Amino acid sequence: MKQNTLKIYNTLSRKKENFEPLSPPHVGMYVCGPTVYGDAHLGHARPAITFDTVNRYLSHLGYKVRYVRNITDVGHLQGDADEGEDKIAKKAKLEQLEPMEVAQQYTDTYHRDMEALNTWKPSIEPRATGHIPEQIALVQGILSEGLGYEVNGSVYFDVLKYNEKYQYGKLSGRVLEELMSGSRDLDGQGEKRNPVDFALWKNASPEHLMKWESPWGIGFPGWHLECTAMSSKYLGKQFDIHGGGMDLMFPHHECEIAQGNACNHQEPAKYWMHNNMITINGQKMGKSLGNFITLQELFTGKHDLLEQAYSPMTIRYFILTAHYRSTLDFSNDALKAAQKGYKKIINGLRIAKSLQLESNETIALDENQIQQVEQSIANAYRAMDDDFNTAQAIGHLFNLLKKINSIYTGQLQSSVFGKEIFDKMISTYVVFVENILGLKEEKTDTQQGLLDVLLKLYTEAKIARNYDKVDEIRSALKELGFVLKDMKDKIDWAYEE
RNA sequence: GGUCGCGUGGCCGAGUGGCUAGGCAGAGGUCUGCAAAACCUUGUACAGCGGUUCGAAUCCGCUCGCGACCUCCA
Repeated sequence: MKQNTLKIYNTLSRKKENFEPLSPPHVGMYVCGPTVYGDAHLGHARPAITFDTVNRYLSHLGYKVRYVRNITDVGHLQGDADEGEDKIAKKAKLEQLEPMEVAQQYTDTYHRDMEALNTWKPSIEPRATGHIPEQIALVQGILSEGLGYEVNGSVYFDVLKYNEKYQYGKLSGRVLEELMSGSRDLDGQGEKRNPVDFALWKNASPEHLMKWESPWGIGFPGWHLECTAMSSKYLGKQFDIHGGGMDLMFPHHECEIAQGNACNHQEPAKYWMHNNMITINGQKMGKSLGNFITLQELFTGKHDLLEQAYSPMTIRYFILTAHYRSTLDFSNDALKAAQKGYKKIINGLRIAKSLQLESNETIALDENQIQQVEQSIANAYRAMDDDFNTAQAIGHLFNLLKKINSIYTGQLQSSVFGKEIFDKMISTYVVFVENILGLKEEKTDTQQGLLDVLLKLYTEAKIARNYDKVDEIRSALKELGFVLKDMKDKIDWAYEE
C-alpha cells in the first residue's frame, strides 16, 4: 500500500482530515443511490462519477473497498408527510404499471447510463423493498430506546428526546431551537408531537399500492430508514465513508445519523462526503424545477438546450475538471471545451501506449527534463491526496502529456529521461487516465480495422505523390471525426479535437 | 427570515499568505506538397472598498451581486 497521505474533507468537522480507515486495508463506503422513478439526468452523474473516482483511487492506493449504493424503489414520500404518497406508486398509477415494473425499468436504464459513464459497479446494490424486515427491526429498536412513538399505525422519531442526549443537526450545522421556530406551518402535522419529528413508518391507506405488514399494521417505511438499515447490514454499525449529494445533507443524512445513534449507539459514518450540485445557467438542476437534462438526451443531443450531442466520456471528463465540492455550471461552451480536452487526453493515451524508449547511449540524461516529469507525477498524486482534486490532477497530466507528445513527434529524445523515469511517466499517465479517472477510448474494434486500411491507402498515395487522393482520404476521414497526422518518419491518426 | 457557500484573465476552471495550475478560444513561430496534429513563445486575472502583514486572489471587516439548504431532489 502506498504511503497514506490522503486527506478527505469531512462535512461533520468541516475540515480536511487524514484518512484513517476503521480497519485497514478494508474501507466501507455507502453512497445514496437513485430513486428509480425516472431517467437518470446530469445530476445523477455527479455523485456517481465522484464516488466512482473515490472508489477507484482508494483501490489504486491498495485499499479493499466495499462500495454499497442503494436503489430506492420505495419510501420517498411525495408532498407533505401526512398526505404522503409513494413516488414509485404515483408513477405507476399514471402509467398503469405495477410499481415494481416501474422500478425495474428505471433501474435498468440507470445501470445502462452508469455503465456508459464507465463507473464501476457497486460491490452491493441493495434495494429498499428487499429490506423491509430490517427496516421494521430498526423501528422496533428505536422504539425500545424510547426515541420513537406510535400514532394511528405510524411511527415517528422523537427528535426532541433524541436531542437531550445527542446533537440533532450537527452535520448540517443546524440548531434544534432554530429549526423549530423556523419550521413552516404545514398542514397535517397532527400526528407528530413536534414538527421536526420525522416518520419511521407510515400507515398505508387502502388504495396505497406498496405496503407491508408490520407490528403497527399495514404500512410502508419512512424516508430515511432504508439507508440506515442497509448500510449497517452490509458495512456494520459504523463504517468509513458515507457519500451523497449536498442536497441530502438535511434532512436525509441528519436523520440517518439520528437513527444510527438511536439504534446502534454509534456514529454511522466516520467521514461524510458531499458532492456539490450541477447548475444550468447558474440555477440548480432539479426535477421539481423542470430544467433537467437526462443523460440519454445529452448522449444523443436531443434537448432544446443542447447544440450537439456529448458523449459519455465527455460528460465524465467535464465533471472531473471541477472539484466535487464546487458547483459546476452547465453550458454548451463548457461542454464543447471539455470534448476537446477529453479527446486530447485520449489521443495522448494512444500515443503513450505506443511509445517505446529509444535507448541512445550517446545522449545524456537531461536532469531538467527528468525533474519536470517527476514533479508533475508527484503533483498529480498530491492533488488526488488532497481531497480527490481531480481538476488539479488533470492539469498536471496535461504537463506530462506535453512531454509524451514531444517524444512522439520527435521533438524530444526519450533517452534523455532514462528507462526508469520514462517508464514511470508512461505508466503514471496511463494509470491515471484509465484506472483513476476512468476515462476510456470511445471506439470499436471495427473502427480500428477500417482506420488501419485507410491509413495504408493514404500512406501509399502519399509515397506516390498522388496528392489528390491524399487530400480526398484526409477530408473524408475528417468528416468522420478523425484527423491524419503526417510526421517526419511516420503517419498516424488522432481524434479531431 | 434563518443557516451555509460563491464571485479568478474572452470562456471553463484549480489555487487559503510569497513559488508558471490546466483546458478551450486568440496571436506569433517550428514542422509540412498544402494542411492538420504536435511542440515552443505569448495573457500586468483574482467583484468593490477598507484593514492586518515585509508581502494577500489567499486572512479580517463592510458593500454589491449570485447561489444552495431550511419541502421531494444527486
